[in-house]
Amino acid sequence: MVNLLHLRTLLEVTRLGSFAAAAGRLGYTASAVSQQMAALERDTGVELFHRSARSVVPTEAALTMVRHASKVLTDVETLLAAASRSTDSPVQELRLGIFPSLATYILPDILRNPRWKKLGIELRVWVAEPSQTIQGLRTGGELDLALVYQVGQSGLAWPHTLDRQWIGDDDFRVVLPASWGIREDAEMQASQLSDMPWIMHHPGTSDAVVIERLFASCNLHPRVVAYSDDFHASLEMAAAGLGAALVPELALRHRPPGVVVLDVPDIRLARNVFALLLNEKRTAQVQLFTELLADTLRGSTATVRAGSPAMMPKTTQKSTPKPPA
Amino acid sequence: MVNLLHLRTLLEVTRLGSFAAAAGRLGYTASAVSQQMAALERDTGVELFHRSARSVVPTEAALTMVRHASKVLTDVETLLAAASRSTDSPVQELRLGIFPSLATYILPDILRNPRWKKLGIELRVWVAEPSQTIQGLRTGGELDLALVYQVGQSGLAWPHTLDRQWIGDDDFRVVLPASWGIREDAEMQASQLSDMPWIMHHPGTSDAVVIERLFASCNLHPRVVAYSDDFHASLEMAAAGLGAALVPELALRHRPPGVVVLDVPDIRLARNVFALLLNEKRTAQVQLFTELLADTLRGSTATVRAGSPAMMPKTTQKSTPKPPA
DNA sequence: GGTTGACCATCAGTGATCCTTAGGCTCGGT
DNA sequence: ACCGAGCCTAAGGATCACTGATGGTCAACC
Repeated sequence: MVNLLHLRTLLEVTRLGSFAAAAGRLGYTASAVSQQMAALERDTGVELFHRSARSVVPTEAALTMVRHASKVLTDVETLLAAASRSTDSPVQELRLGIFPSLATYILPDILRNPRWKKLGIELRVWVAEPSQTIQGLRTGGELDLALVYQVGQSGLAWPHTLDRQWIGDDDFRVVLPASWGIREDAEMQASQLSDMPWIMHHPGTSDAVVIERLFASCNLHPRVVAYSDDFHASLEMAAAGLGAALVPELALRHRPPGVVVLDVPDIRLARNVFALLLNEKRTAQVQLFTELLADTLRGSTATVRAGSPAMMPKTTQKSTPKPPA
Repeated sequence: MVNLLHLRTLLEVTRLGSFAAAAGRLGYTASAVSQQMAALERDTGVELFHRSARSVVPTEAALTMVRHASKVLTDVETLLAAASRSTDSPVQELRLGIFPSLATYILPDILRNPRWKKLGIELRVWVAEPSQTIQGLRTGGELDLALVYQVGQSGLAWPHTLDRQWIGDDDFRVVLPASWGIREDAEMQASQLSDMPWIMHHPGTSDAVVIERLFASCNLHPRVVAYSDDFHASLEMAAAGLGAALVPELALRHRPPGVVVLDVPDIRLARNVFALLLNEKRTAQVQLFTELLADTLRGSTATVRAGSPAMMPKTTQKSTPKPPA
């Protein structure tokens, strides 16, 4: 019998055009995806990809299978929804750890969504940085689900008893003071930003390490005028003309007057947002919640984003294996 | 993620009303079914059954899940069909072992079915008794798929590398010479058949053993007038007035004049028809073939059958674990 | 033309999964 | 009161599925 996980992976592979990319999205290694697709071909007796050393091309059969598979998967969704609705649901309590930007700009949208009310989940929210919320997940801890982000391969570690699920990406943008007189739609090269003053993360934080590496790879050695881990503060300082800052799109939902937001192709970086959850809490309701979350985040950033698919810079583009022990 | 096998099991359980019965159908033990349903409840976070010591009652949620699940499963069916159709299918050869009644009365119907032509399977057929076709399945043998039957727990053994799949039941009926003057719709008790002459299987065959046990459990000690393992011969002899016989419904598709077919509640026995197939041959096309087979058999016997669900007599109702080593 | 980097396949190892077996429990039937 | 049908759980073993390492191929770039 076919495996639904294989079908989901198939969808992601054909959408992204590569095993490795799909693996990154789904929280697998590329090897796992390769094996899953091989298994799917074996189970169905259909050749799904023409493989070459550098890429895979879905066959005609794969594309028709994709169409059916997405129908099957949405049917399973509605099955879960219908089943959990038809039971006199005992209002599961969910203790959620969440980092500030998500709590500020996404969570309220979720709570307003009619889909939310049908879930019958009673939320307990704890807003904190990922490193802290992960602590709360340790077995017997005070959390069931933690929404965390990771920039690049930064040393975020979690127990491998947790299930990781990709929620979305939150791209960093370059924010300049409007007073510098640079147009919003200007085509900017990294080199042109070389001598500007920058507002940076506190040195030593894992984000700072990744950003420094990114800057170094562009031969950019910024002059630092401020250290701030709080994006609201960074934004306001930028608006006041202090310096440039790298701010994730989510935080730009509240955009003070006096700033210009640029898209600098050389400086592409994203916070990868994940849900970590205790295995025993992985019920259908929680599953539906994380999907609602992913949809909301996608819908939210889609309105802001230029349109091109979010790619991480080269240094962080490796597939992301599950637990850094 | 939900498991499709669990959904299929759920369907069977609600259809039959019992874990044990579903286990028998699906080729599992009752324990396996219990664990599968527990897993399904865990995965979906929905209580599916009210359990008591002697039975399970599906909840409301289970019933709605059943409705969705059957849709999902048929969607998967069409997915497989569509995918294998859209490929330029290289006409898989299937070497099929099949026992006589099935080859006589069911296989022709399949070959005439439009669904058959779409499968793109090239058949090689070998008609023989189960004990022989199973030999042909031994690894490196000359068969890919064997359709076999088993009466009760009779000592049919197959290598456990084979996949077993339940195809359907073929109920035995009591056949009497019309010359005995008994009406077709007569309500018959086993005791009334006690002193009649019977046409029986050759002693020593596994079928004979089961039938003797069944008769013994009804306190029936038949006088044997003929030994025959060939149902056509038995039928013709019965038509000629020689004696009563126990004949499976399939063989009754060719019903000679001069016989009366009875339904005797005490003497309920069925040949359980299974497909055994080499694991590596379990492609989607073969899967679809066995399903076509099951449908054809079901449709065929449904026209004959009285309507009540086919139950095996008590001595043979145990769940059937997979490999008798 | 060699080097580098991206990507896929394969293999060995390991942890998780899933089934069988065995045993225990609770009911209804005799 | 006993037996048996049917459910559950625990333990053990086979199989599955993922990770991590290795190797191969191709494109791009000096």
